[in-house]
Amino acid sequence: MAPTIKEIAARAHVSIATVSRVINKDPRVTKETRAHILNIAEKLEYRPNILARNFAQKKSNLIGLILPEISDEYFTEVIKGVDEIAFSQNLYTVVASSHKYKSLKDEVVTFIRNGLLSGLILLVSYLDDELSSILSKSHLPVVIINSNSKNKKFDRIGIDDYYGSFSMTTHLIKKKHYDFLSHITGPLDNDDAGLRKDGFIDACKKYGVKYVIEKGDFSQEGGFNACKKLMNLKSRPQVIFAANDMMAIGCYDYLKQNKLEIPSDIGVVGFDDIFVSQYLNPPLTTVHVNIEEVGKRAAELLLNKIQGSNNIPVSVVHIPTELILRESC
Amino acid sequence: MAPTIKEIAARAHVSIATVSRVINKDPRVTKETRAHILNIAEKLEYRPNILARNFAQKKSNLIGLILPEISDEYFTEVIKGVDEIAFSQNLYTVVASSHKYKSLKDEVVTFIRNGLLSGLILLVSYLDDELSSILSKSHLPVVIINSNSKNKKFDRIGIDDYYGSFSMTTHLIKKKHYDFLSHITGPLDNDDAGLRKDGFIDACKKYGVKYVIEKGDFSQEGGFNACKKLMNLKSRPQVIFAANDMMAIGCYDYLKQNKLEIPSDIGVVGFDDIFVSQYLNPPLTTVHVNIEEVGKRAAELLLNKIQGSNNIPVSVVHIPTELILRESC
DNA sequence: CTGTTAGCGCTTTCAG
DNA sequence: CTGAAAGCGCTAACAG
Repeated sequence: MAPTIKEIAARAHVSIATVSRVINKDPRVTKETRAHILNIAEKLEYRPNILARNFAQKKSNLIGLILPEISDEYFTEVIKGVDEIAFSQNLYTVVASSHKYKSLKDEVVTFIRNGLLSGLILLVSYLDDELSSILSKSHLPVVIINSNSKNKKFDRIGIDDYYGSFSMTTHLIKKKHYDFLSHITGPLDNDDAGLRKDGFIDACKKYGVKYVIEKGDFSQEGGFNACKKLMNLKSRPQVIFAANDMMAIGCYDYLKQNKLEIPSDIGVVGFDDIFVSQYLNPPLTTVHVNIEEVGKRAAELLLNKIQGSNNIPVSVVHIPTELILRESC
Repeated sequence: MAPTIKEIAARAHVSIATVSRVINKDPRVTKETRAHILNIAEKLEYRPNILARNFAQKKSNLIGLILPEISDEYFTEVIKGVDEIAFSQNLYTVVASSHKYKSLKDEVVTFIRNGLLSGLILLVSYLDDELSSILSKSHLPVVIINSNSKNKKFDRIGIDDYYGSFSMTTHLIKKKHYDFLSHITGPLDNDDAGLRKDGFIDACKKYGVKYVIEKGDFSQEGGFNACKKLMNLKSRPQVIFAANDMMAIGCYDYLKQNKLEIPSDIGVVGFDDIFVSQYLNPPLTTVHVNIEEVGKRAAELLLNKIQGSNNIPVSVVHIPTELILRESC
């Protein structure tokens, strides 16, 4: 049997309270008794029972990370970032991705109600009122990864989608001298997609160039289909700005199938800078997002909330983006 | 305050034991009392306190998934597979990747000793005796993801590296008629790397073709450097079989820099079939491995151990591989 | 079928 | 500075 504080206490001829204090680095113990107890604990290879501790303290050493279905790469980077920060503070990360048989909302509710977690990081494409109210009612520290600035109730970490998209579009117009652009959007209810679209449109309007918008869904297939529609227009745009790289890849697929050359026949650019983008033929010009940083900052924010007093003001972090110029436009 | 079984019991005029039985679907309760209790529980929005339950039962609803540093894509796929199966059984997945300040061994020990987890899935490139004995001493259900068949003590799930490599090499020799091949290995202490190397060598020997081995490390840079050495040989091999796709990408980088054409100047093939491989120029011929399946099977094996009696014989699952023929050789 | 009771291992007042 | 004791919410014998 694994030793308990009771056993340590018996062998050290002290009370369990004192042992507990030593284990928890409570200063109100003399050096001598501390050393003595530590010595015995060491000998017995004592390790606190986390389950008991969590129960007694009514809090766990676990934080939850809930991810909706999302592109694989994004997924990994966020997990890595969160885990790195959490682990360094002796917290463990419980991941859950959305599953067919359970909605995101149910999953969140389950996690909140069962009291397993001490904090929650939630990656959502869109935060509706119901979810928002569920979250505020639970008094669990929560950090949202979402780029919509309307959301003011929670600590939030977002991507600078608007600016990234605006810069890319400006680059296309001012540096590449395109004057008829197109944009393939992400899903309409996705906040990142919305901001990217807005940035594109605003830049086009600012410089008075012609543009066309095609609806996509962030998937490779969606990009393929949108590209097809765009190429079948009576007057074709000169360049396609896909709202993410996966859709840009879909465009590459369609264009290759139809023997259209990038960038001579048409330019293609993306957003995200996923790993594959640099290896495409031609390498994809895109907007880089440091996703691991998103995860790290989210975890940091959460730890502040968990450890700090609970009247810290809501904070918002924006992860900057960066234009990556390659050869696809 | 969240309601407890005590409160439910009081309102229902029954004992807490009866409430507990109802919550745990113990059949020894009459329909009527069951309905009555359920009704009250519902009204109070009762949710069992998992922390208390875990503590009382001395087991948690958590399984651990420990991953060493590894290529991102591999990482994600395994997590997805494990989580999908675990979640369907109401178990949560705690992920931990190796960290600078903590060795894999320390991490495993921490997890085992603190009693947080009910089971552990361990992805290791090489299982040494020390780790092995730590694992057997803990009576925690463990499943290892590792391809070395010498390991007979644990449930294990491995990749059919040897066969995949042997097939690929055979294809290179018999179908593509190369008669001077080269292989860039992974790290020497990695079991998958070892098996891939063995498969390569055995096939070369079987057909009596000339070959050369260069040491790599599974990284893109390692592939680049190994490729360079190979290309500087007085007599150059006709094809490079990199032990994974990342190194094949490193080869692509080197060859492109040196204006060498694939496959006309030299063929390149890989192993893993990561996402990017199909988009390389030219698309990479490689050996496909279904990593998500690895994760799923690992989770299934673990759940069997956790739920089943503990005298289930050790089982070993091999995930098959598949040749993916594209245009790089 | 239902109730009583004794903990699980640890934290945390409250005394001393 | 240290000890005694209560109790976190639930499970699991054991009685009845």
